[in-house]
Amino acid sequence: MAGSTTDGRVLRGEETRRTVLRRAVEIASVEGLDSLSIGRLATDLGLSKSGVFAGFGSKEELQLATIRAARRIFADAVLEPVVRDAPGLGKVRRLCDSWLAYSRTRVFPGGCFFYEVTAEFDARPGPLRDAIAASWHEWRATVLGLVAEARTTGELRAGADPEDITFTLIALMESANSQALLFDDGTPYDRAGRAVLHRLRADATDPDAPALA
Amino acid sequence: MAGSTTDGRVLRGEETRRTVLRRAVEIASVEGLDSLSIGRLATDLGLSKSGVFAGFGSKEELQLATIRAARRIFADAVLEPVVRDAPGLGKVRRLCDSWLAYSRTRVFPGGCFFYEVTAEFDARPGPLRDAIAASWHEWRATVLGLVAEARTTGELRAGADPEDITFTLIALMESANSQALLFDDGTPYDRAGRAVLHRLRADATDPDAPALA
DNA sequence: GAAATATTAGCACGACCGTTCGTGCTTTTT
DNA sequence: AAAAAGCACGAACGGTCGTGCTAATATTTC
Repeated sequence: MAGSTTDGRVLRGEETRRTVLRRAVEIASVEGLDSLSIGRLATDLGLSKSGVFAGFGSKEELQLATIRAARRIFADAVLEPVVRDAPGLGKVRRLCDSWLAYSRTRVFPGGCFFYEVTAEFDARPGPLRDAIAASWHEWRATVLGLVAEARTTGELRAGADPEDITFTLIALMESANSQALLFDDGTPYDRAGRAVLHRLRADATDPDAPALA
Repeated sequence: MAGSTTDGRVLRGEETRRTVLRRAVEIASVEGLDSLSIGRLATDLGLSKSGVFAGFGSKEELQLATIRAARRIFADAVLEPVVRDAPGLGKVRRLCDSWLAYSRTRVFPGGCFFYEVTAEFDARPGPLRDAIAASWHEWRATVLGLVAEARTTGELRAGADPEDITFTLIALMESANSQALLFDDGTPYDRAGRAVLHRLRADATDPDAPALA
């Protein structure tokens, strides 16, 4: 009987943890994980500093939890809309479109959360970099899986390298995010969309396939 | 008469300013411009905090001076080796190679300085973002100029869009920098090099030109 | 009801931040 | 030789940071 029933105390704790993390991903996507401050979160949310601190135990744990929260939000926004699509180049293309929409509609107010924190920690070893690298690895594997799937369906030319294609697609998306933010201008998203199609067509067995129209 | 002779006082001041900035670009390329702290610079260099502060007047001015110093280093490392080359697609390709070498050899210890600070400030309006955006604008115009040159020499196909090509090339380079740093692995540079050639060949009038071998 | 447990609040700490001020030292100008 | 200019110094300011400690407040279990 113990434990199975909902405990209102821990339930309340998890609720405030969620509240804190919701604000934390917003701040971190704009100013980075280093700019996350426990005192500021507490002030913003009307909580006490020690209360926020107690919910995570340390600043680093708060930062790690923020990364985990961002992963969930990312998966919901980018992956979920396309996971049930039929495999092939069309699915790859729709995934890229989904990603560009995720950046353009500012699911995170600072654009792509992972672009921000990667630049922040890619040259600083430690648990945060490891967590970010793991997130990237998973995302890259997802894209690569879809591209490889398109090869098994015969839509990719013989010489096409799925890894190089994956690298290129991710580069185009990430760069669109960066330029659009920096110049406060949406045209990089259009350029990225065209460049994605350009690359997929170049490596497709049928460049005029309707999925690439 | 006044002013024309060398003033040993201001000369010494400029020397320490250079010393400070040399260290500042290193720190900022790894940890960002926000992590630049006057006290830390002073300790690292054996100077007094107030001395470092006096040399720049404010932290923001120090950050702006750091960006200017990084621009000079970037131009020396990336542009200078190719500026005197003959125009054409080969020059575009060599510029990309020069950039990849600039990242791979860690001219800045944290990889591309501008990748780091762009992610840090692209969603935060202010003088720093403006200075970074101006740097980007200049760099993009440089690449675009070279690509456009390749069109006047007849090396680019009729339908090729120099702006889209420029966007793609920069995306590939920047992404190679990011991935190589995050995973401590050089293969992204190889992927980027291949992808650059892939795109240039796709838009070249002669994909088998020796410059693209 | 009382006891046990988990979340939150209040407060103080040492460290570092950017900045200001007054002062000494060296070099240029008169 | 005297005066002015410019750089670097040490000390101190108010403020924010992360992090402990203790008390108060809910909620559950007996």
